[in-house]
Amino acid sequence: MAAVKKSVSVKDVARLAGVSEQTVSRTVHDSPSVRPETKERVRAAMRELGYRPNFAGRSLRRGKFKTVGVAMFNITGTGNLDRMEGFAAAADKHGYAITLTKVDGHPYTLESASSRMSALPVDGMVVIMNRMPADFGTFEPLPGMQTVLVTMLEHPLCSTVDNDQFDCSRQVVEYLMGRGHKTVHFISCPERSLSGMRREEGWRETLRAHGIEPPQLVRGDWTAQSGYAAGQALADDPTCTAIYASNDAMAYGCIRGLESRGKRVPQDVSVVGVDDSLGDIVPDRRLTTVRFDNKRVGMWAVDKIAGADGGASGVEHMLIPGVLVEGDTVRDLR
Amino acid sequence: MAAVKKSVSVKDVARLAGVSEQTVSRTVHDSPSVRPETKERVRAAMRELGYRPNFAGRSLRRGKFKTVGVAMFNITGTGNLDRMEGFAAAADKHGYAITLTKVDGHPYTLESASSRMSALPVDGMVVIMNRMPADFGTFEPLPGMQTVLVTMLEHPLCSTVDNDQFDCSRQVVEYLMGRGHKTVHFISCPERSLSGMRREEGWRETLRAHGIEPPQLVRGDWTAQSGYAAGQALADDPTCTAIYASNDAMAYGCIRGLESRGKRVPQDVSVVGVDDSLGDIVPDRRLTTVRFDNKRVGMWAVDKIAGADGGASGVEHMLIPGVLVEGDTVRDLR
DNA sequence: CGCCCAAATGTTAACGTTGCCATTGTGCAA
DNA sequence: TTGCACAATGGCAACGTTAACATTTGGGCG
Repeated sequence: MAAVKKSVSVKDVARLAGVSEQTVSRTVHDSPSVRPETKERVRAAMRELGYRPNFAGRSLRRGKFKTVGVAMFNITGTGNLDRMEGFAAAADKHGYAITLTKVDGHPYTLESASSRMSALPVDGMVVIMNRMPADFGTFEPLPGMQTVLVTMLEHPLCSTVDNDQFDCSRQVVEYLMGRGHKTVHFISCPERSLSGMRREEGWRETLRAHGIEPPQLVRGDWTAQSGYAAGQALADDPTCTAIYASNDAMAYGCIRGLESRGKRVPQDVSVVGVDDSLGDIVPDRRLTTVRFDNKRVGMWAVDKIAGADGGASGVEHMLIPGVLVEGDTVRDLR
Repeated sequence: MAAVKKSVSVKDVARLAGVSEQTVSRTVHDSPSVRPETKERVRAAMRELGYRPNFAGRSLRRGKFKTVGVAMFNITGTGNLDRMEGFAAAADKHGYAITLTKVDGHPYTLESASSRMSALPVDGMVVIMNRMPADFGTFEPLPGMQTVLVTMLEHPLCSTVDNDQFDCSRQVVEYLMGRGHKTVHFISCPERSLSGMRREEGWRETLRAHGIEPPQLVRGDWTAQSGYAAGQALADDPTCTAIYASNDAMAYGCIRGLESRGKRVPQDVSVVGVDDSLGDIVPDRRLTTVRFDNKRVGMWAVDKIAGADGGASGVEHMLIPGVLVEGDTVRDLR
């Protein structure tokens, strides 16, 4: 076997190019105070030896890692892929990398995510909150570790960012009422979902703002089956001309449930979902739904950390509105 | 504002605990050659100062980062979330972290992914290949950087792992023929998809192994719409009692297309998909499909790198079979 | 011709950690 | 009592990089 190749350092390059280590370093950073011909000689040496700057040495010297940590309690979850796309895009823009960590939620605390991250080479961290951590109120970010939470709740010490669930419901209700519907029925989600409850509030309060008492909601569990049952239940309600479901799976289930009772969508009943998750899966329908920009949520989080870099930037709270996408499941009654 | 807190180093802890830096280090690593009471004193000092071992110093000293890099050309893609779950789980198991990088595919080469990674604090890398990189044949992994490719193709210098697409088709065809179907029709995907083409081969060759000439396939484009069209087209073919679609969206589209022509599923025609991606979206059907274990794929890749640790482990190629999940869209003709 | 300035390059030290080897202390056998 | 093994701890150096400062060189100008 050939000689075991130790990693190539500036020293090796310097020796080969016949310059000092500092000149090599300056060349790496393309400093203007190195003569072009010297630079070229150094670059040639780097190429010949296959020099790669050592991350550890550099970070040790600089005290910065140019890396943002992302802590997730659950990796699988609606929109996480888009959020990651956003993390990666924003990191790329700033010359940062992303370090991903799964935190097992026992206990489900910000503290456990934080201490997990503290051992990693990161300058700041993003925590994706799926539900309410036990220490949400009391948590303090590690000193020097800028922390951004992906949640709709506001935190006194950490910046937060998420989709605007309240506004989502407002948009849907306004949209339906703008098309002549007198009220909007709602298929909710389990009560433990933060974002789901916020959607429910938005629905309720927007109706009330129109002087309408919200009808009895039908509680679902995110699945199409529960939407199906809800659709069947609502099919017999003559006041029900418009249904807003907490996600697309329930919306689609609801449509099928309505159809199973002889109701046509949108002729008899209009249905709107949330998430734009059906995509190409349903062939004969284009569901009217709300599309969230999770990529933008991810970008915002990483921008906040990488963009601040040295300068400590203040705590901010950001809610990013979704966009209502018109399909063919809503009838205009006007 | 309070004094700006420099990071706490072993030196600070050593001073406070009245021991040497080395003893602190030994305490961190729980070496047996430190007296329990000394350890406790050191630990108390660490707690008081909030000491966190510095990653850069440690990595510099050790020459290892305990981190695996994951390079993706496209982050959004079927199964990526599950794969990441696998990456994270395996990394966790070995005490490793995951560093995620999006490589913009211009050019779409392994070399560009590799050089991107070389600047990052990683000991090895995983590349998720979506299509054929231009330099697949000639690529050489960076020295000292164990490289695993997520692809079904074999590579002479890099280990590879992916779902077994051929076996997937074999399972489906065997399953349908085992239930008395005389042949299996196929809805394919666009020709540029590696995995899709492999599914097609599996379908074709398994039929031939049964002495059956594969019928004309219907080319789809992954969308339910194309499945719908395919279903309508196949509805008039009297020899068609079983259809195998390259993904679930097309399978579901196909079912709706068949129904639109008065065919019932599964009474008249059986339909099988691939991917188990419909999940809870379709309320009144449980599609028979093949579920891939993408988490296991991700775990295998990271295990290969983190598990080898020091010892160079050889190049391996792994194909992980999927599992056929029975739903209610297949009729037993026997 | 000497002086000063600027450009180009070199030298040193430090970032935090830990492997190696040296030193000190303690108990036990010869 | 001496010698020796072993347990516990300390000192030192090095990992690769780069900021800060030091030095050299060459050129312009009085």
